[in-house]
Amino acid sequence: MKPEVFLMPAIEQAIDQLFPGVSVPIEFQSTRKDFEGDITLVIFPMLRAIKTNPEALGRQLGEFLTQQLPQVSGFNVVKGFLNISFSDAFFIESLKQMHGQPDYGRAESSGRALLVEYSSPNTNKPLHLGHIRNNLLGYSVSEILKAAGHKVYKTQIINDRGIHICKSMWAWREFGQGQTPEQLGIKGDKLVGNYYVKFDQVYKEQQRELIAQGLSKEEAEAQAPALLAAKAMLRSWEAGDDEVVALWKRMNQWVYDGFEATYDKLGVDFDQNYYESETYLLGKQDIENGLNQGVFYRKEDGSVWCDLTDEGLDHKIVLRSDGTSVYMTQDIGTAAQRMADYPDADGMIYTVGNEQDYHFKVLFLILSRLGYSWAKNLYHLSYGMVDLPSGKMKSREGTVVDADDLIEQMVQTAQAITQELGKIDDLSQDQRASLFNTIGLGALKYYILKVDPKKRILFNPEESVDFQGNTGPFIQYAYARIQSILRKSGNTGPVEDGTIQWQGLNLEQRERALLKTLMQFPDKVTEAAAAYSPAIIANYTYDLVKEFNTFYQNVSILGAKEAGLMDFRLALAELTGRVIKSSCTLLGIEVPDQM
RNA sequence: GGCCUCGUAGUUCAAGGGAUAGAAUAGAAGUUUCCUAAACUUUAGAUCCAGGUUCGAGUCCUGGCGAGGCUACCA
Repeated sequence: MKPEVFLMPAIEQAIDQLFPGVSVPIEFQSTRKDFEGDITLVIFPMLRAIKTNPEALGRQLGEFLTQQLPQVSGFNVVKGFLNISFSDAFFIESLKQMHGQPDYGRAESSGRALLVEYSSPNTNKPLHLGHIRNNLLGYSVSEILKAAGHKVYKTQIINDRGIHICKSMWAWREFGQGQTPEQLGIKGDKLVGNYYVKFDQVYKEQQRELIAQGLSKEEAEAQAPALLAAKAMLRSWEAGDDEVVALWKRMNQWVYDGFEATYDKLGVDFDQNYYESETYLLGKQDIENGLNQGVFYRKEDGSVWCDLTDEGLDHKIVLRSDGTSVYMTQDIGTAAQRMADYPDADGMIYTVGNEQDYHFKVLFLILSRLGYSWAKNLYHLSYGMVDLPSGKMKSREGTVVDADDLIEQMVQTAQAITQELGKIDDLSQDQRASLFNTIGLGALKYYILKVDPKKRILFNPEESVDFQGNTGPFIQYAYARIQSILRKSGNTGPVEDGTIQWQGLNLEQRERALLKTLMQFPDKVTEAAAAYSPAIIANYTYDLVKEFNTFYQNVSILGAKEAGLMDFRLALAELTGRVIKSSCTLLGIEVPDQM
């Protein structure tokens, strides 16, 4: 049981006895390391309601709690802080309770369902480092929301139509000599990406020629034959031209196969895919309805706008003068479509980079004005860019870090470092390959998820593979050591409740510290779900592992002499392992039994 | 120009308005008869600047400075 649960009413009771009729804010925080105590009540905020000396009030409350509550073993007051200590019996009882819950840290069902959108790639190029951050965040937040009790549907919208894919299509048809990914032995998304680059090279070359002939930069950009050809292709596609549509389907399928392989490797998945080619016409009815409701207005040229100046924003176009959709139109329609497809869901999380902050602000506002009840439950999970030491990634300049290459590099580094340590010589080839994969990906995922989503990350591919300190492998290693303890104890499964001697033990500081950290886990899950932030789970997990390491290094587990103590410590270690595994699951990180 | 985000040890990250701003790395010094030393223990080092609100500010407000993003009848 959380200490707040029994402290809260007792404090209220004490205040009521000492100062009848007065209600005060009750604020807890965990006790800082250098002070004695397990939880701290902050007295300062109470002084607004009660004019008194904070130290005196602290002492009065401390004495009351020590007398009334068996769980409270003592207290001390430092300035306006009441540090409360708990009894060993309380900690032992807490371990017993946590240990008895197989799903410790997972909340009861909330009855709510949510949609989480992430990834949403374009089909003209392979996934890169930016997508990795997006995918890891979206997947992890989905897992965290599930643990907080919600039902989650993971979706992505695949941007499979438009000028970008036509550029790749045109370039492949011109220069590809009909060669397929199979014939070339490369992934389909790579092949299509290569022809996107090829297009750009040809396009640039043509611009140079036109400029040499005396055209302006703007004219050259608009008139280069490659661009005209790609635009013509887009028109043919929209007209349903059989040949173009067939080529589009064929090349998109290559890309989907490539994406699937990358998603598999990353360990992410989706419950449903949406395709822009099927949704890009949605939203027009909403615009019509909005016009009738007065949410939008029509300009003289026929274009439709939304006036957001009363919200401190500007006017936003939602329909062009020729009646065609813009991005916003599609997003309005797609949101409504998805909520209709999942009637049990009442909200949606969009995992999209922060360069679209403004877009989503506007989108949510418009949806709310259109009267959708779920519009208040929309959240833009906005994340910062991933920068390289060399600067920003630019796909056209070839400075992107390819997702597959990066994963491969991480796994190879994991292999090199692990083999050097030589602890896994008794594993089979397959087991080793799987282990290198687990460690390499664990390093990558943790490195990215431990950072607050909204902050930008400076990603140095060479230095990122660090297996020491605040890293994924550090956490995985701690888990592996715990499994080793359980194996050596002859007890590979959960420690049986019946064998544990729960009474009459004197706990060491390190055991109490570890238990306190373990008790925080359910709160951290709730907190992370409310903030949509895997970083909270990552940093908690790291704290837990550090706490375990000091415990492990300084307290004998298998060699414990006192009656029942070994079983108690085994149960503590086993629970720690379980919580580490649960947290890692929330982050999408696997933990190995041995490494 | 307008709007939005971010500025914390050399570096990468923490800190629900609360105590002496935590870690990790890199640097210096230690610990393997013992459950995995990818560990542990010591040590040194930081809130961009100037005001304000508060009993109390890295956190909130105002103004600078610096970095990035948005500001398309592109998606």
